[in-house]
Amino acid sequence: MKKDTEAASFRPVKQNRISEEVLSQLKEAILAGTYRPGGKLPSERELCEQFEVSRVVIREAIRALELTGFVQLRQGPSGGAYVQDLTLDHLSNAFLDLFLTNKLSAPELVQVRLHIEPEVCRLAARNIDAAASARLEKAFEKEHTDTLTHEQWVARNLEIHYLLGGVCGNRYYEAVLIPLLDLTREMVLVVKPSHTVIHDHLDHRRIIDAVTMGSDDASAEAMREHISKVGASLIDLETAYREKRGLRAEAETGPGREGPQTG
Amino acid sequence: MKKDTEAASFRPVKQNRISEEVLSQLKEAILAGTYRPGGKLPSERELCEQFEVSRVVIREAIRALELTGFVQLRQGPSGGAYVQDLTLDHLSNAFLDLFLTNKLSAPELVQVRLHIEPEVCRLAARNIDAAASARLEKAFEKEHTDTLTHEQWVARNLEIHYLLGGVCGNRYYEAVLIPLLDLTREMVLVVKPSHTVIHDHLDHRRIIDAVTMGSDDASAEAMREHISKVGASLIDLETAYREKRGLRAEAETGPGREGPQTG
DNA sequence: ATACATTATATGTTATACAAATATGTGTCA
DNA sequence: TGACACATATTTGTATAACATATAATGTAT
Repeated sequence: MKKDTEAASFRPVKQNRISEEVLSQLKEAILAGTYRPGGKLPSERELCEQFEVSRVVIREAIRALELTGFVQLRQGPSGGAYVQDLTLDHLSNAFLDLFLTNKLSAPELVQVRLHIEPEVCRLAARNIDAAASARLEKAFEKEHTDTLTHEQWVARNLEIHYLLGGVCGNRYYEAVLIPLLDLTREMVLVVKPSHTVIHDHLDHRRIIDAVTMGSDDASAEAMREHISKVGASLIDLETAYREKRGLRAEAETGPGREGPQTG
Repeated sequence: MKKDTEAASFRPVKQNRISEEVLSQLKEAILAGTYRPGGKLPSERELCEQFEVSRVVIREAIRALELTGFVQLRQGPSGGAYVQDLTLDHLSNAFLDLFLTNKLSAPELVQVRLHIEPEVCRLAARNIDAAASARLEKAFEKEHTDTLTHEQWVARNLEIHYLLGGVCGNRYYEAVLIPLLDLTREMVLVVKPSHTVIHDHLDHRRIIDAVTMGSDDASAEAMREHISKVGASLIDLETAYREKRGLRAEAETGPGREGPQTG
């Protein structure tokens, strides 16, 4: 959203940093397929010569590519900036940051989960096949296995939800869902509420059955009820979480505000 | 999602980069409220002394903070790393990257818009007040004003959608919606289809009326029909867009795949 | 008072050197 | 032959010092 000034169609001429220019060119090269996932960029020294800039600038650009998930850096001979396939997981950090700075709240998360996940589940039911069904079943079995750590327990009990995100066949949904689940996991992980509070295995059983049978309405409804139960507990965790993390107590406008000023 | 190895609860001991450690500490300080939005971090030189590391390391950490939206860098006296409030807009770049690398497709976008926006609209109807209503009305009037540039035209015709995202009162929805709209805008901006293809002012009129009246069901339905119409055109833009941008033609698994390997 | 040059202070960039990680080859020993 | 230790070369990671550039604040002349 830009300022909607009435006059003059000139563009601001802001002097870009050199590293931005380099970053832009490197990124364009990756997008164009000059460098593909699995391959690697030229070494920093080579890039220095090609761009005719200092190594600091090159490094800054490459670091930016690393932070956005385009490359992975490795040291040593046959090291370098290896081009990677972007993954949906990278988004979670951004959402976590928003949550930590009180730009998102638990009730908002739950409200969205309550609306998204049933739909994801519905699509999953329409899209299910034998292999996916087997993965769900396997994950469900693991839920009952003894777990060594709390972390493991949490991970296993959310696995079904992650899997459904993949099965639904819409990667935008998955991209939206993963941060939701990661945030949920983060809260449960830090607060460590008693296990029984959060979870009811029968819910998962019912969901998997409905999805596997391909009955979309039933799947959506099963998920809706599940989130509906779990949601309340999740909301309760928020204050405990923020305290444990020692975040600054915020006087935010909160979820009831009226959106950004746009003119 | 981590690997679920059965044995050994040891943690990988990966030697973190110094800049990561610095980044982590600076970020924690911001989250804790030591440095607040509007204020600024110590100068690079000062941080060098405090952390007892070189300026290169400090810069890398600060640049990372800049890229994630935590600070804004300014030059000159009274320059420095000014702490900023995180905004939801930062996410759009990440989603755009995913789209450019064929990790997201137009049909997926549309499918999500078709599900999300009616719900956003419903919540907006429940949450509407005089001020918000006025903003919507003002934006609608501007749609009919003569526009100088194509860019301006596109921006004005999407403004309603952005505004509703703010009005709905759930920032997670807004965070999900903004990238959707930005992607839509990007495609229309690059391909420059004839104006009439994309838009029908009557739809917007109907939406605003319903929202202003506070009738949630009607709002949702109006929006659903609107997206339903526009969606088809949007999907048609995708190939033209990717060609114009000169992106590498991809042999991706596509939206019909079965999610990432997790088992 | 206004316009303009000066200055001080921050980031932005360059150059060079060295530290640390690590694949690859080399040699030694069984 | 095979396995293991070891040197080696290559690439990123970090340190240091210097200079370039942007810019708020200050001073100066008209």
